[in-house]
Amino acid sequence: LCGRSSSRNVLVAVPVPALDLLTYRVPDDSPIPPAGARVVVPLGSRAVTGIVVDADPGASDVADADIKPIRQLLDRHAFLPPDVVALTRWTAEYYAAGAGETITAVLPPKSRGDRADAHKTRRVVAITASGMEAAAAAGVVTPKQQEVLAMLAGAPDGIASPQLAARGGSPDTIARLARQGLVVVRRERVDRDPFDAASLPAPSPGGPGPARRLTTEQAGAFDRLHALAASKSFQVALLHGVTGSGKTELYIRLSRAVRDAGRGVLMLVPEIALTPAVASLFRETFADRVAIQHSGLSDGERHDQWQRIREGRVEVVVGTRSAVFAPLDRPGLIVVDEEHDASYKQEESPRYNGRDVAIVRGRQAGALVVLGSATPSMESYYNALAGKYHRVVLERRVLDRPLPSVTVVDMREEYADGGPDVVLSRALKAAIGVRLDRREQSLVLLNRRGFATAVFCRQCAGTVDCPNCSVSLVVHGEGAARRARCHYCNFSARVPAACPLCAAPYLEQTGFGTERVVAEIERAWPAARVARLDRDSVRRKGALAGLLARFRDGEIDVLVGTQMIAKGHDFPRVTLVGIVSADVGLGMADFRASERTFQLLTQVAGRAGRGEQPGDAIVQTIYPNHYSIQLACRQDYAGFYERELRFRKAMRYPPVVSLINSVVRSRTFAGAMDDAADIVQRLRRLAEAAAGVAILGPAPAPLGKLRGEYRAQFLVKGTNRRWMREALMAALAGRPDVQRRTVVDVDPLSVL
DNA sequence: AGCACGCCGACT
DNA sequence: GTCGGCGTGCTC
Repeated sequence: LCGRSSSRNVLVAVPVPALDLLTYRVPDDSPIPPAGARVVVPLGSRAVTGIVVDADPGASDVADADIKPIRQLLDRHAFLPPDVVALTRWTAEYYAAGAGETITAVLPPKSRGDRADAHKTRRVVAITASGMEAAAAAGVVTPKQQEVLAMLAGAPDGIASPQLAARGGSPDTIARLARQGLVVVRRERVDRDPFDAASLPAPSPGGPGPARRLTTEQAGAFDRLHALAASKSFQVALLHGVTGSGKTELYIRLSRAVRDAGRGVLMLVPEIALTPAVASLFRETFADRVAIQHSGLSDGERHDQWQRIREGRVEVVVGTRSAVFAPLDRPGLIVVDEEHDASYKQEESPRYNGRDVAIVRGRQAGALVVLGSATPSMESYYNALAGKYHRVVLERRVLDRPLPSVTVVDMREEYADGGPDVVLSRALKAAIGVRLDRREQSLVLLNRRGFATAVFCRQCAGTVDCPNCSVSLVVHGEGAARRARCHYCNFSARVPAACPLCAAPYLEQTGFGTERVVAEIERAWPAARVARLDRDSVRRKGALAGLLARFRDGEIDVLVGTQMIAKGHDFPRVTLVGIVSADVGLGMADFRASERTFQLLTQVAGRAGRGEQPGDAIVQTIYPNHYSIQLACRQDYAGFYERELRFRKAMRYPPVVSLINSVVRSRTFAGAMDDAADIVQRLRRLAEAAAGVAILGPAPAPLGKLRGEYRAQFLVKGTNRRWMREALMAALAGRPDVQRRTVVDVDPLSVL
């Protein structure tokens, strides 16, 4: 106990971004709250609810006189389970994130504040009669306020405040409008059941039959995993199974065994859209003792589910990455399905990887962690070969269905014969035609949204660029509905008739996206039922589930989409997968470009032939000899891993070294570069004493300008991640002004 | 993130 | 003169 001050101070995490742990004093007449308890504390001029993270911290560097007393204790016992508090602290530290933003990511929304009705309402803003008048008149309110009024004028039922905020209606603007009586803010009950029947797809075609027999291979894998789970100690298993090999069935059986041993199960999936299907499979075994957790739930649903978990009323939690923090007692099994998927990485602070946090949680809980994938990440396979993870392999599809046969089409030949505007090769067209005749379904993948990727001037060779970001605008729609949009900041404008740079009227569209592919297919087969699945077409809530259901029910013949069509869904009537451009992504300078391409191609090709009929895949590319395309076509994972590891070793990239990427923002380009250079210089001084550390940069970030701000980046490479992180934090601590404008990404999935 | 403070241009 | 816009800085 020495070193511990037995003062009445505690460390509190408050849900305020950018704030670290704060020290508060417990009033003399109150008991010391345990870690995980909620407390109301003064913060500036307001009061917020925070979580006690350390009930007996060492001496603080804050002067006693500056430490304020806790205003109210909300819990006598931990509200957030202590192991989750510890996991939160690990996450904040490892990913160099603030305690404030990390606790915000972990807590259910609205668990702070008045408990009475907080989780059953949401704020909806609606325009008033005088607001309508102000919207119609000019100059009554500020431009920002006018904008918000215009939005609300078109929505008589009001708009929920998060949606309004997403469209530029800041809480401040709304508050000002409300004070003027131009809008009213009402609280609306939200009381929806996330297991709403409408959101559940038909039972998986794998067949819900209660007595599915395992194949010999599956049975062997199950026995190994079961033995690992039964050891009741921390273990990680990489379940490497080809697409369609029946991994989900193993997860369920394993879960049953773990439940029977009295412990809970965390089941992580990469996408919100996959949770209903997986949850309904688990419900066949676990009935109502299944909870779901993901950010697509309304605040009320999420909070109710969270409470059910915390109260011990569920045995299985199904959810996306944030579910790794679910308050489940004593998890005995944590499954990370499609562990290689980039969705596990949160691309905002805290920039954690749900898969890696899952492993830490497993270690903490003495649980079996199963990482499942047909195309494991380089990291996981590397760890498996190094003996850190058990490797369990499923090489055959259930019912011995063959993997699709893959044809590679060299698009350079197509361009030579058909001109540079060819979108669909002759082979792909013929194959789609055959499927339409046979009333079978086709999936067509193009990992690029929009109609045309750029607008190009034939006179000056300029492109129409975003005014806020260093990218060209993407054309969406055709004819009168044409708009030019930025995919990064959502800027949108009409497509100009003349070049904005040289005024010449010789603009032409170049490049193509999913919208153009749909148009080409509709033109070739006017009677075909074609639909598009990408972020634009499923923006509305429920649209994605609806579209997938229509495809599954056979109401769509050809589904064109981005990588969203590649994930998880099981469509037994698909016998053709077309990949329009396997090269999207390969041209990028990112060190993971080949890995991503290999995974996407393998994954999407595996969507074909999951039913009675065997499947075909057609891959269009201008690099038919590129190793990631060649090896994906042969479904040769081991070959790809070996080839890619040589590259990673030669270039010193993960998994051979660790990486931390830092991006410094500034209003000017020179400012960003100078500030980044200053941090790099401080870092180099620290690194002199350290072996095996390299600092690369600063350099303009690949997206040099984003949302009107310039960005410079630098990379730290090395084998001692802790040292790297601490040195970087020390360097940044010397320039607090720069630190506030710097995003630190530990274990980045992409350095773009 | 809020919420103060402080500075600036547009009006009673 | 003051009102309200918005940029800057701080929160144990």
